[in-house]
This record gives sequence, structure tokens and C-alpha cells, in this order.
Amino acid sequence: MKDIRVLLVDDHPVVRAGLRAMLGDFEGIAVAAEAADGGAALAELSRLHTLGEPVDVVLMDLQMGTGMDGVTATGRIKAGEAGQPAPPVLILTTYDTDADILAAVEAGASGYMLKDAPPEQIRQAVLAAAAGQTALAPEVAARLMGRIRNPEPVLSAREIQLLELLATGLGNRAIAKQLFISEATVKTHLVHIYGKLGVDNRTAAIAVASQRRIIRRF
Amino acid sequence: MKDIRVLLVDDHPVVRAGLRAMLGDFEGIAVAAEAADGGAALAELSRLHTLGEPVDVVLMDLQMGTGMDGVTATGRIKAGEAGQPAPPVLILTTYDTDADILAAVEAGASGYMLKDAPPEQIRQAVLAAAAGQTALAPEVAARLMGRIRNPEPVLSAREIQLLELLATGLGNRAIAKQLFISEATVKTHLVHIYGKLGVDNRTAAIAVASQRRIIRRF
DNA sequence: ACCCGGGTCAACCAAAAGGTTGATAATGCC
DNA sequence: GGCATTATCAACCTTTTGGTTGACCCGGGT
Repeated sequence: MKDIRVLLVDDHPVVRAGLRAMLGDFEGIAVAAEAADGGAALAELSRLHTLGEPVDVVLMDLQMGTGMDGVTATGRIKAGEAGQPAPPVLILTTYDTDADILAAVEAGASGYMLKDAPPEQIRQAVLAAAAGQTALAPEVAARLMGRIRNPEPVLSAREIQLLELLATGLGNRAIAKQLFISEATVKTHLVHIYGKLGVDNRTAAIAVASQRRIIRRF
Repeated sequence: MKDIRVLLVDDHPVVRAGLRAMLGDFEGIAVAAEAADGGAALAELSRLHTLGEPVDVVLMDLQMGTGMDGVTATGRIKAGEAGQPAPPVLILTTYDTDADILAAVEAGASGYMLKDAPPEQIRQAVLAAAAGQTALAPEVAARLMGRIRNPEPVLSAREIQLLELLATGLGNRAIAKQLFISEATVKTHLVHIYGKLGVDNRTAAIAVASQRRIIRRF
């Protein structure tokens, strides 16, 4: 049986070395190439494709220090930009926030693993991905289950808009002026936001909202 | 010449494998042991110390998923809890915010490197640490230089500590309890912080501080 | 010895934010 | 037509923050 050919995509040389060593120790898995960001990954895939040596699985980090991020790259790979058929993309990242997971799945990822997973788990995930199956880390699966059972309150567009101004440090009066509404309305919105986020002051609201990636992060 | 014996401390098996492979390729450096968190690191150091095989350098991550974090572990190593003389601790982490750097240096770290550094840079840092010198990543060094040239507002360590609690959404009373100081003192610190950052409320302070990478945010 | 900056605390007042109730209006859905 | 949701505003009150002044202690440097 031929080895499963893997493309590593991660901006950290240390992590790439670790995966190379780890995967190299496994039977039936070979590291075909590496890339430091999404753009390089697309280029590598194209190159290998035209060489007639397509990769079977892409192991992709989400946050790259510089260059194209993992979600974008996944989407473009799945769109066939690096040759058809597009290989399965297995996300291997550090964080497991709802927004990250959803974005990755929407982009077409066929798995989501965490970097602190034991080697055996990563091996299983690569095999599953190569076989066309999906592979979720237990932690990730558990979180999705919890979310389905108990869906978190959804903020309205207006509330998110307010939250963004809030995060810039504006006071209620300034926010009111920005949005052409009265200060009273701002306060009403804030009360609703606090309720939905489970907090009782603006700084905590910002902390929770940015942690859940409801608003942008710096 | 005897090899430099290194202890790896990182909660990610992947990263440990990467460092093991990377350092193993270098002449004069050998990985003596590994640990998945600060507690395990202390235990390993003690064990090796009593065996008469002390390590020469500790390569330590800052944020461990679970267990004792890197700053705490560094402090306790430097306090001699794992045998005297305490080995130099080289921080190898992902983020380079003022808060992280200051905490590490205060705990007694003799270097601060970033995980996306090229292998050669990491090698140099390990050699420097083993020789009793300090080793800062160029990015970190540049930031410190910029701060020296610029007499811009320099926040004290205490003020940064406050800022971090602030960003979690705590009120003044809660912050006071956390730091074992009075609410009056918290307010005094806040006024100073506002002055230095050029703002007049807590949310704006958080916005500015995270934008200037004084504190870290998700 | 002296001064200075950092950290600590207190008292006071003004301003802002938080919490509650209640009301109006537009929207979309069953 | 009713119903729920969202957005809007007001009045009222309590709590928290912000701003100021002044004070004490400690450690480092001139």
C-alpha cells in the first residue's frame, strides 16, 4: 500500500519539524512537502499536482503570523485552485473557539484537531481524512454537542454594532451620537447585550465578545 | 566538549517533538528530558539533579493548557526548588506582549524567544543561555529598544498587571481583592494609567493597551 | 542626607454607568 | 389579526467610576 502523502502548512518551523518527525515515525504516512503560509501551500499543491504527485491530505494551521490564513487557504483549495480533485484539509490548530471551528468547517475542512492532542490521535485523524471521513478532536466534538443542546443567545446586528463602538472605548453619549440615537436607547441596548452575554458591565462584555470572536480582535 | 543538556517544557507533544528533532540535529546540544507542564518540569529537574545529571538549560513555554504555567515554574526553579544551582531558563513562546515579557524577566528568565523563530536563532539562544548570557529574540529586543528611545509613557509592572485584570472585565472592587490592595489604590493606579495612555475611561484604556501590545487579547 | 518615583491609602465630589419599569412603533411570521 | 422581535425613548434611582487632593512609606540615586 502506498504511503499517504501529507502537506504540512504551519508558520512555525518548530511545529513543522515536530509534525515531520512525528508523522515520519508512523507507518503508511509520508510528509510530501511543507509550506509556511496559505499562499505557499497553494503554490506547493499546484506544483505537486502538475508533477503528477498530488498530496492526499493537507495538515493546516489556522493562524499564520503572516500571509494567507488557514481558513482562506482551505476555501481556495476546496474551490479547486490548486488542482482537482481538491485534497481533504485537516485543520490542526491551537484554539477551539466556536467561530474558528465554524469558519473552518464552512470553508470545507474535513477535520479539526488541536495541537496538544497526543500523536496517536493525530495519526488517526490523518488516516480518517485520507479515507474521506471527517475527524473531530474529542474536545471539539464535545463543544459542538454542548452548543446544540444549549444554543447561546444571538446578538442582533444593531447590538454587535454597538459592541464594536463599545470596544473602541466610547462612552454612552458618544455612542449615541455616532448612531444618531438617544443615550437612553444605548443603555437599553447595553442591558440586552449584558443579558445575552451573561455579564454586568461594559468591559466584561468586550472581554466575552472578543473571546467568542463576536467582535474583532486586535 | 560535553553536550549542552536541555529540558523541554511544553504542553504540546507536537512542539516537543519538533524541538527534540531540531535540537538533536545541532552539534553540542542534547535533549535530556521533557515535561508537559511546570510541575512536571520541577519534578524532572529534581530527579535529574539527584541523579547527578543536571540540565544546563530549560526551554520553557509560557502558556500551558493545564498545570503550572511557565512564569510560575520559572520563578520556582530560580528559587532553587529543583536543586542548586538553578539552571538558566529560556522562554520559548508564541506571544511577545509587554505583559508576558515583563513577567518572564521578573521571574528570572534569561531569555525570551518566539516560536516562529528560525532554527538557527533558537540554537544561538540555547548556546547563549548555557553560557550564562541573556538571549532576546530580535523582535523582542527591537521593541525594548524602541521603548528606550521613546520616552513615551512607560507603564510600571504593577500598572500592566492592573490593566490585565481590567481587560477581563473585573470591577475596581474585584481587582482590589485580587491584588490584596484597597479600592482606593486601584483607582489611583487607574488614574495614572489613563494619564499615560491618554484616555479617560477603562474601556478606552483596554483598547489602546491591546493595540499597543501592552497586554494580550484573544 | 536629600529628593524622587512607585506603591499604598483616605475622603470627597461629580459624572457616568447600571438596573428597572413602562411605553411606542415597525417588522416579519403564523 | 395577533404575536414576537427589534429598535426606539423617558424617568427614576443606585452603584460604580472618574478626578482631585493630600498623605505615608520605601528604595535608589545624586
